[in-house]
Amino acid sequence: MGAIYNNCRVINSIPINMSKGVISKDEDYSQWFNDLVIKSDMAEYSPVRGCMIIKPYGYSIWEKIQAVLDGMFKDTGHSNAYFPLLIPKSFFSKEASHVDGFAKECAVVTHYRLKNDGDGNIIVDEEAKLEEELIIRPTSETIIWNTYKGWIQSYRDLPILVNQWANVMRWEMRTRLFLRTSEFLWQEGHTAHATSDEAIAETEQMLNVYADFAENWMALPVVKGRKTANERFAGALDTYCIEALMQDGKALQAGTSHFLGQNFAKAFDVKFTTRDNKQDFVWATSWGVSTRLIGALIMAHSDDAGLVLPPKLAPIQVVVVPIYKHQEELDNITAYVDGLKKELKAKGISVKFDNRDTHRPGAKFAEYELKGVPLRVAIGSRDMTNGTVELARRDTKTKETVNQEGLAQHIEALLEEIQNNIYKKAFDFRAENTTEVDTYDEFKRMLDEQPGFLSAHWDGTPETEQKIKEETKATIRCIPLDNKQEEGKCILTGAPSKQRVLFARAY
RNA sequence: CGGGAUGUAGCGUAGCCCGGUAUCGCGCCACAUUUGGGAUGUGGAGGCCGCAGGUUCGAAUCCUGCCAUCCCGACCA
Repeated sequence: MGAIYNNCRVINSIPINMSKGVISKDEDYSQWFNDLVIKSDMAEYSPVRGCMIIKPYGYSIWEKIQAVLDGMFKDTGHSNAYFPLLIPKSFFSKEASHVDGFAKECAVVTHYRLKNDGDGNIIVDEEAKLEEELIIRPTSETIIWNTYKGWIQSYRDLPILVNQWANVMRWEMRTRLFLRTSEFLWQEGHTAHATSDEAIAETEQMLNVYADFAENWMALPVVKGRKTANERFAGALDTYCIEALMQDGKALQAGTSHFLGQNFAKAFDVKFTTRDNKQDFVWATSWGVSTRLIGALIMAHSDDAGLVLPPKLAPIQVVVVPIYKHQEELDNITAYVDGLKKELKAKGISVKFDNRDTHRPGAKFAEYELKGVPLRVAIGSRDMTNGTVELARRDTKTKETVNQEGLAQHIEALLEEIQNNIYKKAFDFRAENTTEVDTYDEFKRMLDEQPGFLSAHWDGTPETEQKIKEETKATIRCIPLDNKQEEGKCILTGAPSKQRVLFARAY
């Protein structure tokens, strides 16, 4: 008995928790994140500083994100268009705060030709200098508003509801895979409206779209809020955002929606004739999310064994691994799996049958765990005899043996359960790591001991916010939209405050 | 752009002080045995030792310059 018990223990305690080549997230969270991105085949470094190569597996997640969001944008009346990558330098000087925000991180095109210098070196042809330098877009407000000027004369031309899927470039000092790369992929919506109210409603609508997407597709709970003046987008009157909490207790801004007022309309002289025949400047919004969402997805859910992807965004939802010794066994299994695949596909579930004979089952198990495939089905001869399969969940790392009969329905239900479970786990984590604090000492202590969201009173001044940032590296992530009003005292200055705001150290 | 560090095979490394054409592991290729949690054995391939100079009979090793990358700050979706 003892020997058997022992044996069982050994089998049960085999640590399937760590993946080869991935450091534990408790040991070094940043390194864990980098390891995961590389080992799971999502992306790799490129020869260009700060720019990454998004590999097919990573890109397929982006494609899913794009497809869902694009549908949501269309459902709210938007259309896609495309504007140039290069923006004349002069456009940037038209909106003062906008240029201040981006000037320090722009890549500039100065020439349009290379030549051979005679020694076999390719050099810039100084004779091919551009009259006016071109900026590689860090965002497209300027070129779009320059264009809108030509599209808008009357209130009848409004609203304009346009989105663009594009790449942009911001020459960041320090970069990180998916979270902050020099070039990144995103979507930017740019809308034009006849009234302030309508523009604000649009800004809020798109914030809700983002929050809906984050929570229901990415399984990522987010706080909807507004940025303080310090953190506001360059050129915006009001910036709304969704903020998420990562597993290391740092906050990540997952999306923003800006009410731009008439700033860009004034900068680019975009006027229209109102219903009562008066001239007015157009009201604007812009909103965007980027490939950073993939970084959020990884950091919010994954573990030491690899990625944990929410089923709704997983490129492969179910992987089937055959276990066999002889060709007849594989043929037998394949015949069954072909039927299962058809059933699952009919339900809109993506399946991969990994029948490579170049890798052994254990290697495949590890690979798909690393890649975050939500469900794994393993089938061997034993199962074929018993009419069963082994079903393994990625989120809980549990396995069960189930009947082949009704398997497709079971899988469908399980995927939904996994989606919900991942969300709940993230939600509970955020709840445990969101704390109300009332003194500055407690504030600082929490940042060191249990980092997360800190809900605290603030006197509303940029100076206080700045000082707290300098002393603690924590910033005001947002003023939550559903904030309850209560009397309190600013944690730093003791000045009266009417509501709490959300602080955290952030990415 | 300030502070620190590092560049050796696809990846991770040893060698560097004390000069003599490079170590080990993973991965890769072939064959065999294997296949219910990352297989084993045998054999094999792979290197402008970041780049350019210098010292020396001889440089991965010493000297000079350059380039690149990473980490910590300031900046940031």
